[in-house]
Amino acid sequence: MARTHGSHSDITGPRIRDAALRLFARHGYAAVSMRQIAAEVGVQAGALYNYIPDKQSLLFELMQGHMSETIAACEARPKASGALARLRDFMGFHIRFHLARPDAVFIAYMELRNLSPENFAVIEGLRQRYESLLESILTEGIHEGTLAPPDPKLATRAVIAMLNGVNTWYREGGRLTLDEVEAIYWDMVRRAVGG
Amino acid sequence: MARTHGSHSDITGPRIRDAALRLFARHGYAAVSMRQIAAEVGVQAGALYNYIPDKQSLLFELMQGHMSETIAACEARPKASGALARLRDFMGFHIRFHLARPDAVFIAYMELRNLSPENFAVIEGLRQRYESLLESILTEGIHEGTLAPPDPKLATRAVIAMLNGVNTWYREGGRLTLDEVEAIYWDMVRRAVGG
DNA sequence: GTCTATATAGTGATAGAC
DNA sequence: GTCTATCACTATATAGAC
Repeated sequence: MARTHGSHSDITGPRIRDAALRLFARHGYAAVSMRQIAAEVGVQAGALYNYIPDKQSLLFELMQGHMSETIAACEARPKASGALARLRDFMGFHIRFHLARPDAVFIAYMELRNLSPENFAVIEGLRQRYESLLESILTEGIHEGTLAPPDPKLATRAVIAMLNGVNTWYREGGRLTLDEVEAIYWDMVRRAVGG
Repeated sequence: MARTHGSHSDITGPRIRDAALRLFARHGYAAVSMRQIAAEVGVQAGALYNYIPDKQSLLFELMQGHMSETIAACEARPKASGALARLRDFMGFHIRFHLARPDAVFIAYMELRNLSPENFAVIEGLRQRYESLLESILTEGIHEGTLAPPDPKLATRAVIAMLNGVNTWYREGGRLTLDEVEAIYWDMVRRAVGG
């Protein structure tokens, strides 16, 4: 844990980000000090500044990295044929991808107000880009005649809000398996926006 | 704004809570100092402690007050006959009540982790009590045969998550009136959990 | 690349005058 | 009931030794 003077670690950078991710998620960006992050990594606070220019940049890079990975992973999936199947796939992707990264998801939603205005604009743009991936499935479904949401924009927001909720309560070993949760949500979503 | 020595205000207590509510919502509990709150009210920081024992109690009382008011207002409504009508009424109540208090709603969701363990337990209990008001509508609907959610517990969480989302994007004067938003969400919810 | 030490500023909370 | 002044800490960030 603690590190002696002059000892070198080649992976200090990633370890700083990991520690910050965990601590920011648990206590909040404003409540976490650079000293706490340094202590988790096993260095002194001053050493952090060899890897990051300041605390704000650390938060921004965590959020930007998460949003970019989310978009990239979503776009890298094989594309099913038909909007209904693509909607089903999107739901499964969203639930599982987000459940696997609870800290990053939590930060991306909770710490928006702690971003500088310029950084906020970047993250907000990425969030909208991700939402548009779902919205385009819904509009394709309308054209196909397989989906009929009352309003594609609001349905997009409603579905994402529903799915995000899963992260706040789902725990492995609970009443329902993840497959069951997914099936139940798919049932509700299909009925809500189906044709 | 600034107040001269010895000047007395009979409503300093409520003004402290108003200022704290606004500042906590905008910048986050941990990022707001007692001096900032005092400056908003127009007193010095020391004067705050005539009204609150400490900063944590201030946060707790804001959240407890909001949750209690929400539950009381929800229970005070006239009870429509039939689960379908009661579900429709609940949705309208939730959307409008929450849109009218964006700061309190924001704090109630974002600052849970800044509560002491004992305070957290109280707020979490109130949150569950509010959710149970919706869940009992769904289970009543199942017995009536008018509603058929795939799972009442998950449907409760899904509907509340959907509705809470409205607070994050709805702005008066936007593309849709509040009546239209309500109608669209009602359409989706009725299809998702209807019989 | 990490250390120690420090500059500069701010924190929550309290004491005692008025 | 509010003020001023203060205590004891803590904060981010930087400088310079090694």
